[in-house]
Amino acid sequence: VTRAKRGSARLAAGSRDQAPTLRDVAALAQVNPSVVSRVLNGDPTLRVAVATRQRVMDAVQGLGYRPNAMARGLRMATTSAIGFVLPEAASPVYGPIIAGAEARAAEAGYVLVLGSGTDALSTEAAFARLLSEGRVDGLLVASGTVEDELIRDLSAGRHPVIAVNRRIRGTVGSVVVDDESGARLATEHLLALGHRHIAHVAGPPLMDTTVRRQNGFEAAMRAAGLKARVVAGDAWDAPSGYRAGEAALREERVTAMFVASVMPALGVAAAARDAGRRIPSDLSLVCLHDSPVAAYFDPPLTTVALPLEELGRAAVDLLLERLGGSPPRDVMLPQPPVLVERRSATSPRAKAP
Amino acid sequence: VTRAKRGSARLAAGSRDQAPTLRDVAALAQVNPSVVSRVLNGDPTLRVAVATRQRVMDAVQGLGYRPNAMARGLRMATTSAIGFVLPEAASPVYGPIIAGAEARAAEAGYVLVLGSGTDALSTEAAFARLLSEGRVDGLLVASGTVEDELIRDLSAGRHPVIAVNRRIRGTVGSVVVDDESGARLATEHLLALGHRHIAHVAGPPLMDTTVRRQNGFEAAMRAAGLKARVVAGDAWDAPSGYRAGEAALREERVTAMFVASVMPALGVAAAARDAGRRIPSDLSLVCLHDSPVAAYFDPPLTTVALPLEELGRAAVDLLLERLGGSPPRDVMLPQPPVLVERRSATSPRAKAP
DNA sequence: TTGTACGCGTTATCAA
DNA sequence: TTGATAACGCGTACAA
Repeated sequence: VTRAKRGSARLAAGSRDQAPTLRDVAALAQVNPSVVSRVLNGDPTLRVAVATRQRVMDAVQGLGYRPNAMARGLRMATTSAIGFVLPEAASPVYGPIIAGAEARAAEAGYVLVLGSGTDALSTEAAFARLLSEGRVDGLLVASGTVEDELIRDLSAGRHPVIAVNRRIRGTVGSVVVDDESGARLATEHLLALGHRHIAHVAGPPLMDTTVRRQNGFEAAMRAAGLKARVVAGDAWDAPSGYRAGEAALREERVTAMFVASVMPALGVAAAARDAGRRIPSDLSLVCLHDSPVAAYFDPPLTTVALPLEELGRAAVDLLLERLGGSPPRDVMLPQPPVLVERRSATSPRAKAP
Repeated sequence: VTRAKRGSARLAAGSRDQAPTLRDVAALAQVNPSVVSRVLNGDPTLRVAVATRQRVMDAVQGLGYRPNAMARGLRMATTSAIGFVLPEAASPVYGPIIAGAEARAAEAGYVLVLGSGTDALSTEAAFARLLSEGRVDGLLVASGTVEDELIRDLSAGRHPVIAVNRRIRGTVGSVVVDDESGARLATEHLLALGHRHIAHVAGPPLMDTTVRRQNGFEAAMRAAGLKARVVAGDAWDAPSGYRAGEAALREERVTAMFVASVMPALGVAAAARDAGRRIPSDLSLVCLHDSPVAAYFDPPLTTVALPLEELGRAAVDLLLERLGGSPPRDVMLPQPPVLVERRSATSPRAKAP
């Protein structure tokens, strides 16, 4: 049961049932464990003989030693893990954000711990576990439905929290893309095509992204001296878009719609279809967020692409910054939204080819 | 929530912004830390006075104590974390699998650590980190591109590994859905509609799911005494489907296609469009994997739904089983594939309404 | 140039 | 009924 016994047994048999530890490496290299540790961590105050260093490195190689994350986490009070809480991983919007965050985290030597939850309750539970059990050094929150209040509370705690794609008043750091400019760009495209009766199928009321996109839409319409018609959705999925699209279509004169996201846009397209309106000849459509789903839709959807992968990367960067001791700040990504012209939006008088 | 209270309650050597520890609870309840631990973990050998137990629980409540995952992990040599390695989180196929796995893991008191990677190299790196650093108790591998050999090696190590949606020869546990029956069901639907010249747009050659789906397709065609035409894709995305669809369309007499997954199906539809073939009047389409994207496509896609969320849950269950000491086994989910009839497949002579 | 000793927060075992 | 103590694997002052 003693340490020595286990160690020698391992050396003798080369048994693999336990991961090699610092002590195993030290024994093999015939040095003290602390030397191994300092060699591995590049301790600058360590003056070690070249031969000794070599023996250590050889032993590390030979045993395939990797420092244990739990032990290190306990000692350093740091986990090298970042929590990411989001409503659903499956969506074409969150996918790129996750990918960007994951990539940046990996570069920085962190792992991403995913905490998703379908309802607000389980999402909240996901928070509690990740943070209070000390499983992560900080948290990225991309869930739009969690109360601002709760996030502020979390942020006031021991670990930094970054709001992803939403702004929160108070001292919580946040990263967003320029939704407002994106919305304006989309609307201006419709205006430039000659549309005058444009409706906006928005997201759920009061959500931050909903508001910012609606602002952009209304600003563009106001600048053109036009009346802005807005129909709120109740979710960010296709069925919600379908319902909102149906409602918006009751307004006879609407010739174009700007939809707040890509999945609702599919719903709007379906609603138009079912109402006997063809796209783009009877109804032009532009939506926010580019994705393969939009590109391969029939007709291919004209969209405004936002830098989502960069959003994920920037969120991790900001969290790392806070972990380094910097005060929270709110950043908006500098990359401008870009219009991706395809075939769902055309001039109101033009008919399909 | 109870920060002020906790701060003042913390008696001895404690910086204020540290999480409360077992010792803090013990001090407040005026018992030994080991008693707190045993009360919390329901040690059956512990006979404790009711009043004492109450004091402990009150202290836990008051301090908002949560056991530290790192310390516990170190002591127990267990992390309550499961790694999930996959190619991309964004796809409509992996989304439900992740959701199912996440839900089941949460139920069992585990957290999911996501390790995704775009190329095989970074995926491999994700393995190495998660496993060898002892960050997870076991691994779920859903990445189709990782070498069987590598997975077998991993599985031979200290932590169990489960292959998700792919079978691997040897002693690795695996969970799959019945892709073959699904493919057969889809093909039989096309046959029942009266199609005789049916092509299969498959996945990348040699991948396990590709083979199983192709088997189902070929079995159905063989049973009908028909020649099976197969065009391999080179990925599971829409562009790959487009290219394969183009190739398949060169065969003039093909009146229907069975596509191995939903994103490639969008590509096939686009290829048909660009070739002047209308769906379903000129070409019927059925694909594997139901998803909102298929439901809201134009035309709505007839699909065969596979129990993907269940796949995620079952994968976690199987891993838990192995963690409990059971030998590896290969399971196929019992839920049968179900045909979701929509409007992309119709009788070859019928024209669009 | 290298070794010693201690503690991070937790649980298991034994002692009282 | 409860308390004391020894690890788990690692990093780091400090001693040699």
